[in-house]
Amino acid sequence: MNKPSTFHSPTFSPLYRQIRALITRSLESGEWGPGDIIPSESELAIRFGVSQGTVRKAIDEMAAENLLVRRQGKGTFVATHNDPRSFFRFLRLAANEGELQPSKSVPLECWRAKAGPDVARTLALEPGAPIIIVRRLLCFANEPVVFDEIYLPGELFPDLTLDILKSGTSSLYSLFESRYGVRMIRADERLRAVSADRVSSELLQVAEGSPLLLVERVTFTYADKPVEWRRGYYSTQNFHYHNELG
Amino acid sequence: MNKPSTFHSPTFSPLYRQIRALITRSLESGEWGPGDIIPSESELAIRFGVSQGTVRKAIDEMAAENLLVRRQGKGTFVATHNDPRSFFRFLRLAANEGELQPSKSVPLECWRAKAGPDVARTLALEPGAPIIIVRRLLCFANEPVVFDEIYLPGELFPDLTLDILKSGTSSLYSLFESRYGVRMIRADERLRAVSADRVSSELLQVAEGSPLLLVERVTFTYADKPVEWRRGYYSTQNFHYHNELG
DNA sequence: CAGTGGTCTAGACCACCTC
DNA sequence: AGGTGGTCTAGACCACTGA
Repeated sequence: MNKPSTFHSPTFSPLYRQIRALITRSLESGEWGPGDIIPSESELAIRFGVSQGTVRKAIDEMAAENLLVRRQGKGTFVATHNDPRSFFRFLRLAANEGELQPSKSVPLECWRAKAGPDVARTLALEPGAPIIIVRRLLCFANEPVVFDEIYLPGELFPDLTLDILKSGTSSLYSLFESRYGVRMIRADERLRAVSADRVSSELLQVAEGSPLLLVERVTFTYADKPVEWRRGYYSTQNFHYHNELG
Repeated sequence: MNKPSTFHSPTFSPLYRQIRALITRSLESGEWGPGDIIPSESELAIRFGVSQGTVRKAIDEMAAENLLVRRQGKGTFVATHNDPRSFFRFLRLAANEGELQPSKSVPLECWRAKAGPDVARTLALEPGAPIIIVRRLLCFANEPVVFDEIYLPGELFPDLTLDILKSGTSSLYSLFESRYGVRMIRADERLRAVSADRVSSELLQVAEGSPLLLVERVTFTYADKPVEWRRGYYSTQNFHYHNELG
């Protein structure tokens, strides 16, 4: 383990960040999969030849970014989208009145296409590369609330079909993670207000031209690689997008 | 300083949280004002009778929540809205293309009224309590982008007038902080898409009925006390609301 | 009971800023 | 040179979990 030297170095990074990079590498390589327990802090300290406190600080950072989950008395685990507690990590939706009812994801279409310039740029693909387009509806209490159009790199999801989407019991990201080993780490969203076109208005059962919240999302996996582009049309009569500013 | 006992206690909190509470109290009481430097970690450790590491952990948490700002080699400072770096902490606005131009806040109206039931509930006031209503426009590159209607508890801003708002050189929160000692700590936002009414459409120079992003914000000061209710109408033709999901 | 993460301490040294 | 925050260590003990 390289200890920081007394000389100034433009690539200087503290020891705990080097440890963090090593742990991240083991996550990327699949040595520890989603939901798995990782070795204890003291084991990692021995393995990396540093003190437990240094390992601890690395894990602290990764837990703060939702890459790992600590559970006192049990151990440290790789974060997973299978955990129902993380369902709303990427869905900032709330009901105007009362609690949010359980949701149902209704896949509508799933087909393969070639990337146009926009999709190619957003997903860092060559123009013309194979992509998958998915359309689905999110319902709460049997009321349609979100219409999603999702663009995925074809290579990462080789056999994805509508039937597979329909058979998925939980969230999309949970399916992507367990079936294709693609883990969504963070996302960037851009929100705008738009008028409902014909398709959206019919699916969401609102008048054509009525205002919808458009949420454009780019989702990244490890190493900031974009792996999903999504346009969500939110009907915000009875629901809203909730955001906390710290 | 109460050290945690070996007995189980429902009110148990670790030492560094007690230290954090003490530091917070000094912030609330005004012992250290916005922008001030606070005593060094070792000084605080002596003052509170704990080790430097414990003070450090307390400050770590508060820095993560933007209550304090650390600057290596200089010291630890009380966060302030005067700092231009924190201008976008509560304004998640970005241009669709290119960088965001410098903004201009244009106060339009400012009058006093009595709290209706909605405002009273949101700001935790008695119905009929004195409030202040402010309307203002936010422009970027001389283009109107956001129309805000702001409700404030009258008691906290005794002499606030339109002229004072107009004379404010920087952000509203900066004015509130330096003139009235009211520091905005965190906020809750609810976003919806709505149709532009006559007033909004004229001010934002869009067609009546065109879609606008409605951002409802409740802002809190220390001890989770609500001190601002704001409805912002965002024109999202050339701009968008940007959010990062971790 | 043993093993895990969580807290607290004391001390050393590094990186950065100011005088 | 002297102060600040930032990193790293080693060791002790506490709180929680599960066998």
